Amino acid sequence: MSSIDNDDLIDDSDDGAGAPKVPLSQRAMGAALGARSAPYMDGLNPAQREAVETLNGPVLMLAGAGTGKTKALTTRIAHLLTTGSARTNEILAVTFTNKAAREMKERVAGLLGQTVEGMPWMGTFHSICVKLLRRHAELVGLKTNFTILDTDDQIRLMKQLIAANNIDEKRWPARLLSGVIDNWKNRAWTPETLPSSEAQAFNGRGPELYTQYQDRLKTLNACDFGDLLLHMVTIFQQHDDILAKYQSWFRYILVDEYQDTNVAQYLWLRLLAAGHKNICCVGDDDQSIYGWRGAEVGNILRFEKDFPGAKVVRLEQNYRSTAHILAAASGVIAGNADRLGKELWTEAEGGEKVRLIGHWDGDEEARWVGEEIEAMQSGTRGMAPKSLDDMAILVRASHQMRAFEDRFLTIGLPYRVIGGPRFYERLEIRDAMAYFRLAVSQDDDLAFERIVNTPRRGLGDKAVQTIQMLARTNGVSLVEGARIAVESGAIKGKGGKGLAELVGNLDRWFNQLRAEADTHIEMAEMILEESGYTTMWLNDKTPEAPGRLENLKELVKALESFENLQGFLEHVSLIMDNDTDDAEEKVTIMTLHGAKGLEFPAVFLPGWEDGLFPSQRSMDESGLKGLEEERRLAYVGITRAEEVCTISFAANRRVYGQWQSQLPSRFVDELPEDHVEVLTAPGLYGGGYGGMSGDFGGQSPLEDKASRADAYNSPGWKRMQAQGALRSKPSPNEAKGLVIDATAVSSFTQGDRVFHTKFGYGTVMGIEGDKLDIEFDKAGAKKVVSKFIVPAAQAGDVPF
DNA sequence: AGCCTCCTAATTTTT
DNA sequence: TTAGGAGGCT
Repeated sequence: MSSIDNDDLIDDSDDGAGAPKVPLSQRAMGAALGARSAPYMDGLNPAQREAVETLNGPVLMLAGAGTGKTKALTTRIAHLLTTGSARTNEILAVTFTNKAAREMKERVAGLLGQTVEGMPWMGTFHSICVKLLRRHAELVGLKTNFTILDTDDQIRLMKQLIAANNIDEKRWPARLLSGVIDNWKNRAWTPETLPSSEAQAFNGRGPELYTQYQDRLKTLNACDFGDLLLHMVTIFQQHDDILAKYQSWFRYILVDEYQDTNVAQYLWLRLLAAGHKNICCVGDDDQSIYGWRGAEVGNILRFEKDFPGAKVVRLEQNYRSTAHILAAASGVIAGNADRLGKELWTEAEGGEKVRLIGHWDGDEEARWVGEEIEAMQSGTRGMAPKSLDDMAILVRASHQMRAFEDRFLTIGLPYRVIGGPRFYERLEIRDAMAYFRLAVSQDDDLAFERIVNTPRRGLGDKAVQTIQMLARTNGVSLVEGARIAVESGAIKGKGGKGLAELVGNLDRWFNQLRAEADTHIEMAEMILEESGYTTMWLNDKTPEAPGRLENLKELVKALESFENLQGFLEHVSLIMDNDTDDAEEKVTIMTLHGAKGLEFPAVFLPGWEDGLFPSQRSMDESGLKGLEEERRLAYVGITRAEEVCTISFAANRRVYGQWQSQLPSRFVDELPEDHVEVLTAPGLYGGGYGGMSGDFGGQSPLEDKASRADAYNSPGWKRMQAQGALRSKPSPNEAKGLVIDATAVSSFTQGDRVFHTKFGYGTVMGIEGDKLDIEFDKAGAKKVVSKFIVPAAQAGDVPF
């Protein structure tokens, strides 16, 4: 059972792609000596080149934000292949996200000028582990066709366990248990190796529940995400022969985002690399923001100790942001101890300072950001007009998005929210998937429980309990239990009829699927139809129903790229993509976490207030470590910006319905003064609001002046005012000559045909000062400053 | 079985 | 404030 032949490793049925017909290495061997001049090396800076060319031995590539780490990583792979150091299927390249893996594949292909079909071991930790685990499943008590549970299934299982153990779910919720167990798995602790220090977890019941949970998974022939890694680590640790085989097979190992690895992933990598130690880890300790999920910054900090003699290459030249933005980011991150230390620099000159602005409350902040975005879009800010696609609002917590959504809805500014529930996490998708899972395997008890009464079949708690009892006493699956219930007439009336129909359907689907697996798309549609699931949503009058039906259609469409249902189900649990690339230009709203790895010309960072960012909870729970992670989050946020970075905070914010006065974030204080421009909001520094307290009436966020005064007396606030006071009264934009001279206003009149570089041709509908209301032929109605408008005739337009 | 009302908790979420 | 879950009522 532990014999693996190499064909096994070359095979890549999971990816639908076999080993390349002609290994790249053979083709390219001759290029080894000439690698220095290989075209794919063009444009690498010395550090990148070093990271690419140091093929053997451990390498730590410390790649700061925007320093071209993907370029270095992919070029390194191209180099490995071209020099004949490894064949495509001998390189293990691990990422965290499918997106990153895809991008890497594409770019390697691009570098080599051909598609790289044969890189079966380039993928996420999880997808690679699934592949491995399917080969060795029996070693951890699973069958090779085990299913992968998602979080929802996990929680439902835990709920059952908690109830079975007579634990008060109110005081000890399933989510908590799930978190505890996840944590243990992240640290590679099995029920057997769980240290005694954890004995008190979950009211002292944690360890036993962990054991029960794992047993339950085994009987279900299932595992959760954490198990994928954990099982492989266990297998590697207990079976030297298997480990040895993979150690020699994977001749080179590359790891992306190494700072985000948890203990299990770290052990997995260390085991695999122990032989040749040809491991190249890429990461940035300053961008470690997933500690709460088990990531250990320590892994990257310790690399040189783990791999003595490791070559450390620092990528510090930044190709993304202006010098001011980099300096601001550096200034903030300097507050962290225990860094490996990097200093980003750029050849780029000029650029705006990071802009800082305070607001009265969250609504005003949203209003201001909206106006600012419109100004940038039309070019009013004195820069070239920007597309909405080039702007992003990055928030600490998703509830902050709402204020912006509300505001943008009001002013009709198109936006796109990234995050939220993923496609495969939606209720209707999970339900449909449960039907598919049952059609493939009737042993899937969790799937059965999920859909047994969806749509309603008159099967309530009591009926389900009967089925469960029958299944347990006969030692069979729930579907079998249901069959017994039907045959014995244990469930009567409407429910009995409904159950009989369901069982009959399941059998029919199962048989038909076996007979004609290739008609899986029609089958899927049929299953949803015959089960009554589609009808259920058709009859549903709630506003979500049409969207859900739409999603179901999407799901069926997604089947097209798979050969059968089985294959689809195997992959889908690992693919949580939902890239919706709509054509319309939109502002992006997302969390800071979600923005890692992305970049935007203009970035807004609102809500920089102590308690919100850095988050109070983070600091309460993890103390200094938590604060440092928040600071790295700030660093990530600032370094997303290419040209303009705007940080803002509000003096008052509604928190859980209660108005609270907020202090500017301590990170505001940490921004280096020389690289920050304080924008004076008219309402705050001009004293506008101060004299109008009465106007707030009952609406006033703060009723008494004393507490408001407190808000203005915080260290951060004082510092703000001090900075503001250093500036002479004219607004910063005026000082820079960016304000448009109103006297220069145009000679346009209503009805004129005009041209705008971004929006194209249009007709002037109205005039307000220096702003023109223009109805653009393509872009619709826009307010644009006349400075950016030329008469259409000059641009060669043919008037109608 | 399904609706309604009360209670409680409330970050971040690559797979 | 609000959303989701649990428990009670019809």
